[in-house]
Amino acid sequence: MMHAYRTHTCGALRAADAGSEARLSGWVHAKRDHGGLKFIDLRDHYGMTQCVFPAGSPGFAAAETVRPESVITVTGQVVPRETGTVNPKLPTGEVELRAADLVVQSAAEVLPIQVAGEEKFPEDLRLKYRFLDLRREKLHRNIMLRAGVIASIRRRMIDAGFTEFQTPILTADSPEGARAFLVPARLHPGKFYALPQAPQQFKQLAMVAGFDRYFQIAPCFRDEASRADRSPGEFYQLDFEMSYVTQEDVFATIEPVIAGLFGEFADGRAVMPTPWPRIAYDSAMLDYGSDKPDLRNPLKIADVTRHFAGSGFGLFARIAASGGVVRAIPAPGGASQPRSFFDKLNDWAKAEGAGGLGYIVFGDGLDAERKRRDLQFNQAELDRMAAKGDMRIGAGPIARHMTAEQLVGIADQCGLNSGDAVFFAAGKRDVTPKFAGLVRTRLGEELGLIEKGAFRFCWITDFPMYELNEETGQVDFSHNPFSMPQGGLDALNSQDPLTIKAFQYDIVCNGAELCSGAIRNHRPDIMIRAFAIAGHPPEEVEKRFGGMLNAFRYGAPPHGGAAPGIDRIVMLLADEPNIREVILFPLNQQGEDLMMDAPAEVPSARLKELSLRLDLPPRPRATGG
RNA sequence: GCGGGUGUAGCUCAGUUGGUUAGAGCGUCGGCCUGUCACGCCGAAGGUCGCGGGUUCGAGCCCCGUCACUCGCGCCA
Repeated sequence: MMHAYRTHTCGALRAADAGSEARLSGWVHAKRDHGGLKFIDLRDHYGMTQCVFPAGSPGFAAAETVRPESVITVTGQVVPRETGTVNPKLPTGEVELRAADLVVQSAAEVLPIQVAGEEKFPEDLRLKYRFLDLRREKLHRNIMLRAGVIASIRRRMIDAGFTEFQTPILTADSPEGARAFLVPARLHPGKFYALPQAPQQFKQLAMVAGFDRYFQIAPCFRDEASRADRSPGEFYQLDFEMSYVTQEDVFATIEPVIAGLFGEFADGRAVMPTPWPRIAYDSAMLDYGSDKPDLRNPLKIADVTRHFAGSGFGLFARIAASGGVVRAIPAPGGASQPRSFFDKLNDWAKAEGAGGLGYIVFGDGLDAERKRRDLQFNQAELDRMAAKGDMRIGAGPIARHMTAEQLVGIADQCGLNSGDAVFFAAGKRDVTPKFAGLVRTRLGEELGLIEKGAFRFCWITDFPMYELNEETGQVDFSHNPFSMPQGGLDALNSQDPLTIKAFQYDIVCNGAELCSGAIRNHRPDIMIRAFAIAGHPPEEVEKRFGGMLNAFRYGAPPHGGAAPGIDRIVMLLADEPNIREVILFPLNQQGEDLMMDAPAEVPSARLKELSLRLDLPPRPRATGG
C-alpha cells in the first residue's frame, strides 16, 4: 500500500530508482505546457523533480489548469531521461516522474509574489506573504543556515563544558540601558513586568548559584528603533557566563567556538586563525577611527598633528595650536586618481559635516600641467626635493604651504611613496578621530582595498569605564555598569574617572560588532562606589539592583562572560546586509508584524481586566526616541 | 524626533525640455505547440502615475503638504 502523500521527497529520486513506482507531493514550482506534453517541476524542502504528463494520461487536464504554488500529489513511474534531456543542474535531473495520476491537495490563488525566479519584491509584500517568501530559495537557505548555526553553537558550547538554562521572560524592568517592553500584571493592578533586554543579571546570579558555566540561545527584547542590522523588538544572543575566570580565559574559551563556527559555515571564505588580535579601545580609535574596525581594510590612520603645528598651512596650524588633531588617512596609488576623485571625496566630507577633506599627492610621475593647475604644485619645493634626490614630492592645495621636510615627515609616518596620496581629517579632538574612521572606510571602498571572501576578527579591549555626558556634564557609565573597573576600588578612589578602563571587550568581525562582554563587578563595595561616581547614590543602587547586590553578599565567584549576537553571525555567514533576511518571521522597520497584524488594539474588556485605561490620545506613529 | 532615497499595471521597471491615446518584461486570462527545464509563439485584459493642494493653456514630470516603504542620525550600556 503506497503512502498517501509520498514515497520519496522531491530531492530523492536518482537513476537507480528508474523503473519503480513513486509518489511525490510538493508545490508546483514551474509549468511548461507543450500542448500534447506537459511538464511540472515539483518542489519541496528537499529539492525538485520534473513530472511529465503525456497526452491522454490521467492528470493531463489537471496539469494544464493547476496554478503555480498549488500543492499536488503526483503518482507514476520513475523513468530515466533520454540522452540530451538530462538536466545537470538538478540532482534529480537524470530521471523524471511519468505521471499516472495527479491529485490537487491545495489549489493556490494567483500569487502576490512569485516563488520561482530571482525577481525582487517590495519589503512590505514580502513580509505580509512571508510564508511565500520563505519558499524562495535564498530565504529558505538562510533560515536553514541559521538553524545549522544555532545547532552548531549548542554543540560547541556543551562540548566546552557549558550548560544551557532558560532565564525568565517575564521579569523586572532594569533601567540601566535600552527601553524595555512592559507587560501589564493582571494580578497586580498598576504594576508591570518587563521583557529582558538581556539575561544579564540572571546569568550572573547563576554564577553566584554555583553553576560555573552557563549559556543560552537567549531571546532579548529592546523597545528601540531598528536598523538594517538591528531587528526591532527582539533578537537572539549566545549569552554565556563563566566563573573564576580572567579576561584571557573568556577569550580563550569563546574564540575557538566562534572561529570553529565560522569555519564550519565559511564555505570557502577565509577565517582568521586564532588567537585574534587584541586592540585596546584607545589604539582602535587612533589607528582605525572606530571601536569596530574592519580589518579587511588595510589602511591605518596616523596622527600627523605635529607636522602641521607651526606649519605654513594656517588652517591646520591653528587646529594644532588650539588642541585639535590632524589625522592622516593614506590612499595608496591615489596620485593616479583624477581630480574629480578628490573633489567627490571633498563634497562627501562636507555632507558628513566636516569642513572638507584636504589631501597631498606624492609623486614625480605627474605631468607638468596637472602639477601646476590641478594640484597647485609648489615648484620651488619640487626643485629642492629633486635636488635632494627624494621623489616623494608633495603636491596639492595643502602641500604648497608645507616645507619639504614636513611633507617627507608625513610620508614617512604614513609609509607613503611616490604615486600615493594622503587625506586629512582635522578638527576637534572628540569628533575628528571618528571622521578619520569614516574616511578610512570610504577610501578602502573607493580604492577597492577591502579584502574579499574573508572573515577578519579582532578583540577590542580596555573600553573606558566612564564617559562625559555632553548634555549634563555628568560622568556616566560608558558601557556596562556591571563591568569590573581595571584597578578595582583603588582606581575608583584615586583616578580621574575618565581615565579608568573597564574589563570590557567586544569581538568585531569585518567592521560589525559581533559580541560584547565583560569581567563583572562581583564586589558590592566596588559596585556601590562605581555607581556613586556615575551619580547614583547607594540607596538607588540597592533599589534598582538589590536582587543581584544582595546575592553578591553571600559569596560570589569572580566571573565574566559575553554575548555574541546570533542574528549578526548569520548575517555575516549568509552575506546578507539586512537582518530580516536571516529571521524566520521578522517585524518590519516600524516593529509591526504585517502577516499577523501585530501590534493590535485590544477590546476594552481586556484593558479593564488589566486595570488599564487609554487616557492619552494615541500618537499616530512612534518610531522611537 | 531628524535627514537622505523611493513611490507609474498584481510585480520589476522605462517614461526625453512640462505637450497627441502613459510603455516594456514577468505574472494573469484565452489560443497554438510532444522534450522542455526561467520552454516558445500569437492575442487579450489590467493604470485614481501613493494621496491632497498649487503653478500652467496643458503636470507622471515643476512647487507645497501629507502618507507609505526603505537607508541613516539620535537611540541601542
